[in-house]
Formats: sequence, structure tokens, C-alpha cells
Amino acid sequence: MLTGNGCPKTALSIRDALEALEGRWKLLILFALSSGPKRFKQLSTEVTGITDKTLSKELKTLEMNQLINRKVFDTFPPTVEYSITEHGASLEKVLEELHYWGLAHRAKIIG
Amino acid sequence: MLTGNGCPKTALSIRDALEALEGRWKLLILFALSSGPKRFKQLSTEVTGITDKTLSKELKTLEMNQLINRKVFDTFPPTVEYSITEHGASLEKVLEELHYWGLAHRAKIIG
DNA sequence: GATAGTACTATCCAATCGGGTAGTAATGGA
DNA sequence: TCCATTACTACCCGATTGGATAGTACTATC
Repeated sequence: MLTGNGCPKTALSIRDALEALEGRWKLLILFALSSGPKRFKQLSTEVTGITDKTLSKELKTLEMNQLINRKVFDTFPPTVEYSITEHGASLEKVLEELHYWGLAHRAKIIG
Repeated sequence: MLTGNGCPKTALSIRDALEALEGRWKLLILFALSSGPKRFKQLSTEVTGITDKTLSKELKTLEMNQLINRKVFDTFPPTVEYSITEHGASLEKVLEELHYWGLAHRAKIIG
């Protein structure tokens, strides 16, 4: 049986989490950053399929939710480094469980 | 440090998982079903904010991915009961972690 | 003097999402 | 005779998403 058995209060906190993580990109970006700070261009190639525009937008909301840090270096051309915050890193367990489940799901359904 | 440290293969399985669970509704529907089988109408009122049309669509893809069962009773007006499958129930840990993280997130960011 | 380099932003445009409303089937009860 | 009941589906239409393309800032190098 699942956490809280469908209890409305539990549903609320799941809702909060989903709101901060909505879309197919945020968790993948966080995952990419979990191995260390990265620059914009690095992220745009590592997170396969994302466009610059979308990446830019996603990074902004991740920063707003304090899941990542943005550090600008005063150089030309500009250099910006993104890193995961402690709060972002606390998603570790979620990513881990998602990873395991994804493996099982691929084995079972996708084949 | 997070699972697999950004390893591309781990990213793939996370991608698989996200694909099966995309959107703001699927996990909430599964959560509602985690406390026992429910009928369409029950789900549409329990999962606050969802429309019939969207619920219907989401249920279809959840069934396709074998996360829920659909059982039709031969009555008039029709009765349809949805229940979670074993595969769907294996998301328990994901929901649990999401729940905990959502609590922390609300405390930290939403306030 | 042209070009490359980074991290974006702006604009245009197509596709998809999702809400609202209405309709259907077969029966029992007012 | 008429209505309510359930689990949807069909249709219309506005809003949001997201891709492609181009442009900008400043400096160093060719």
C-alpha cells in the first residue's frame, strides 16, 4: 500500500513536488548537474533533445525554486556556471527511485 | 551525490520513467487509486481540478502502460472500476520520496 | 577587417493541451 | 411521459508549449 493511502494531505505535498518539477526536463537537468557544475552549453548538449530556449526557461524556474545556483563570471564572451543546491540535491532519493522504476518499466513494458 | 553521477545510461532510465509519468495528473491518479479501487466519478472528484476529458485520457495511457486495470461491469448505467496493478504499485517508493520532498519544499520555498 | 566564441533573448509560427458544452445508451422511478 | 443515472466521446476554441532562426555584446585571433 502506498504512503498515506490516498490521504488528501499527502496528495497536497505530492502536488507541491510535482509543481516544482513539472515538465520532462527539470529532473533531467538536475540529474546532469548532480555530477558537478556545468555551463550552459554543456547542459544543452548533455540533456539530449532540449533547445536553448527551453533550457534557458527551465533553468530560470529551477533557480527560482532554489534547486540550482547560477554563477556569472565577468568574462567575454560570458561564462555562466550552474550548480545544484543542497535543496536540489535532496531530490537524490526521488531520482534514485525513478531510476530503478524506469529500469523495471523498460524491462516490463518497453521491452 | 546523485545516482550514477549523471551517467548517460542512468539518464535513459529516468527518461523512460518520466515518459510514462509525464503531466501533472498521472501520479496523483495513481496515488488516489493506492487506497483501493475507484470508479470514474469518484476519481474525478478526488483528483481535484482535473476535467472528465483529461481524466479519461490519462486513464487510457495509464492502462496502456499497465499501471492500472480497468474493469467494466455489465450494468446500466455503466459501471467501471479502476484499480492499481502490481506494476503501478511499485511506484510506491517514488510517491513516498516525492511526498517527503514536497513537504520539505513547501516548508522551505512556499512557506 | 572578418570571424569565432558564449549565453542567452526576440520573433514567428505550428502543434498540442485543455476547458466548456452537449450528447449517448438502457432502465427504473416519479 | 420525463428525468436521472454513469462513463464517457465529439466538437469548438482559446491558451500554452516548443521548435527554428536570427541577433547581440566584447574581445582576441587570423
